[in-house]
Amino acid sequence: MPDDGPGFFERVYELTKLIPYGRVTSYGAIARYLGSGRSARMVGYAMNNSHLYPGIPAHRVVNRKGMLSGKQHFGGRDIMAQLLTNEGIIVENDCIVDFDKYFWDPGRELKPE
DNA sequence: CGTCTGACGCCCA
DNA sequence: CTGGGCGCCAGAC
Repeated sequence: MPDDGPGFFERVYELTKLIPYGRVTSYGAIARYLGSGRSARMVGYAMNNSHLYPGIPAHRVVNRKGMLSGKQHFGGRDIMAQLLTNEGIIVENDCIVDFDKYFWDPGRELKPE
């Protein structure tokens, strides 16, 4: 969008909101789609404020290993794991089983144009 | 303006 | 194979 500059965060939120139900993605994948590739940390940092935005399925975003690295920020309990399980995703030991199977690549599934 | 942090990722020992 | 450290980028203080 030719909008001035919504900010890196909003782009993360927009993309995160596009994650389909029952799918998950990684911080790095989002970062790469935004063009920063190595700023995966920023994605996680943005997620920190995601709680200020509605419709941000942050629980569908995990690290590249499929580990619920941010589950701690969901209230202190396994809320994140339960949310994923509720979507049909198997979570064991704070790790998504068959993560690759549920992986949703924004640059591939959400092809440009 | 300078400094630090941060829900990551990859390289190296 | 496992652990530790550095790098990246943008926002908050």
